Amino acid sequence: MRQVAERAGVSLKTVSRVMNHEPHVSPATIAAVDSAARELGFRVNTLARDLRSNAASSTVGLLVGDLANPFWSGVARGVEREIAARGLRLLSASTDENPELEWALAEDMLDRRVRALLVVTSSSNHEYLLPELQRNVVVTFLDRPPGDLASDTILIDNVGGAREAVRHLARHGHRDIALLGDFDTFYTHRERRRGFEQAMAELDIPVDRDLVWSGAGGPDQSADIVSSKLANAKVPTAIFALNNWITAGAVRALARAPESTRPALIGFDDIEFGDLLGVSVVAHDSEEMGRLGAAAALARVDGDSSPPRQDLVPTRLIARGSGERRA
Amino acid sequence: MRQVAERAGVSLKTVSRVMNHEPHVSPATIAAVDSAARELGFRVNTLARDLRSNAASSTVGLLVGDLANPFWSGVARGVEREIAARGLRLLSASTDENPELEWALAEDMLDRRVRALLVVTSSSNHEYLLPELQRNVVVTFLDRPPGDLASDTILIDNVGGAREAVRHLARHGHRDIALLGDFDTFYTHRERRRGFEQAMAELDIPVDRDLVWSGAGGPDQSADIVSSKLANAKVPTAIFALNNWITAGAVRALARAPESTRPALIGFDDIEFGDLLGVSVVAHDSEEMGRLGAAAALARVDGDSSPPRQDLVPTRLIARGSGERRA
DNA sequence: TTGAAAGCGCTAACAT
DNA sequence: ATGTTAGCGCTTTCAA
Repeated sequence: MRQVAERAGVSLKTVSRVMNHEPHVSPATIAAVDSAARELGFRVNTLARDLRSNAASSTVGLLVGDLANPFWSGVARGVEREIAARGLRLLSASTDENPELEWALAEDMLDRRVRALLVVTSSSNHEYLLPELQRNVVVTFLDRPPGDLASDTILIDNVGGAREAVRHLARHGHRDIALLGDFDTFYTHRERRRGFEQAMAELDIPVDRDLVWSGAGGPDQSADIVSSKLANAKVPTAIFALNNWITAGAVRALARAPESTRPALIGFDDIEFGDLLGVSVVAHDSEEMGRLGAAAALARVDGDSSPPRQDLVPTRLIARGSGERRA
Repeated sequence: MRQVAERAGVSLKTVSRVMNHEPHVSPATIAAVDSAARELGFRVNTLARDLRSNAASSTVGLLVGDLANPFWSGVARGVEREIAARGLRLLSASTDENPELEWALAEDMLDRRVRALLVVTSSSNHEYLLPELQRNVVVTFLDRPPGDLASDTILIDNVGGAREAVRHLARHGHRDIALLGDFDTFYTHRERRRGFEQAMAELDIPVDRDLVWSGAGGPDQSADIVSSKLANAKVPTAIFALNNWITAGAVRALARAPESTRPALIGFDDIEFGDLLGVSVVAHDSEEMGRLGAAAALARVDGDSSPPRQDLVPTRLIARGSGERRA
């Protein structure tokens, strides 16, 4: 910039003004500075700019389990969309669902002075964030609440979505509804199960312990469980699968079962080719989660100091056939 | 940092040494500085550090069409993996396949002094990069070559993958093979078509113009084309679909066709639930593309000044049934 | 082993 | 409309 100033015969500050399109610069000066800049191939240094003006970088940090997972990359895209208009860029990293890595990455992002940090946490310990929060560093949690501190959080409407699924099945005559899930390690899983139980209670259907199928950690386990349960005495007329992987396994197992004995199926999370496969699901928009999270965070950056909020991303039931079979 | 120095009763530089784990600092001093830092909740400022030490930030930029697309988010993940070990973070943005937005975002990333810029370009004009390249700014192209300049490029083995698909079909007795694609606007599309034609020539099968089906811009158009063509006189015994969206549409259309007249199908790009749907594909690893791109870029950062290279991400044919039907 | 001075590239605050 | 001065938080260089 110093070189541009010399070449254009003006002061450093004037070049700065031109680069930032500040008012009160004569057109002639602008032209002179611009051409000098072009000749020298000048490029502002955002690092220096951010350091001087804000002592904060013009980036927003995002920590997810795995950026390659379409759900999380959807969230990333939503964040990107929301922050782009303010000239902020997305700095993202994958935690591998590892609490220690998450911690290290969060520290790194804070060192980088991100304007806001959005976290899909895999940890139950966020003490290290307390000093930062005291200094009004903006931290927003996505998909899972921090548990041990109060901070803005954006969650899927897990309970509501699960209730809707069960009520939908009940409307189609089902009472013997199996809950197909993993073990209750994850927050979202527990919530969806809670929604299932609430809906069953509202419908006055006692939850049959034999129809609570656990241990479906992935598509393969899920398929195995469904196949073996269908060979049993107690066969449900409908299955509610707690996430996309589990649903995929169930679909595979059901495809092998004879049409006549095939239970109805509704899955939480949409799955690709769900329309093609005729799978009814409780869907939700991952980009919406990113957008809401970023919007909440930017509001805090702008000085919003209301009490921490919890926003819900709505779900919507998509009927595609598998959930509308009658009992 | 100044405050830490005062509190620990040492100089600024000593604090800096401790923070960077530089040698030649007495254990006592380290302890004093560390505790002072902890008490004050001190956190290094990576912006300032990068500004002073490198005049370059410790980030790598990535520009893709849409981060929400699983293929691109896979690439992002691969880049992330490759750069993480060096303390570099990923700064990413979506271009919406819009050349002007791509340009603006590239400039922005260069302003941010990314250590390397990885680009999936949608543009045919990269003149604006020339001055940067002259200054040894590292720019690497992914998935599509820049066309108008020489720079490292990582491509899928489009030609090889398409040839493998056609040969696989021929081995199963097929000669009437339809090419199902969009119009030849995209590089990858043209290359895959080239591979198809090469293989057909090698097999001494003349390409039948009536079996070159264009205009499949998305799943719906693809499904429509397949449905209408199957109702025609000239029905192929096999279909080669040029990308995942097109394959998805074809799968949907074929599912509606009577089993007996259903052509074999191989698609380029893997699709989710491909195993479930029994769809044979030419697969490739998006993360591998990101890793290779980042590795090439980092080698340049380290001073590699050999001529620009072009690396290929290998493809592999996954047989799942649809591509193994006999003619 | 430690420190003092200078400066990375830019902008805020106050001139003029 | 333009310029001067100071300094963001850190590291480099040189000295002790």
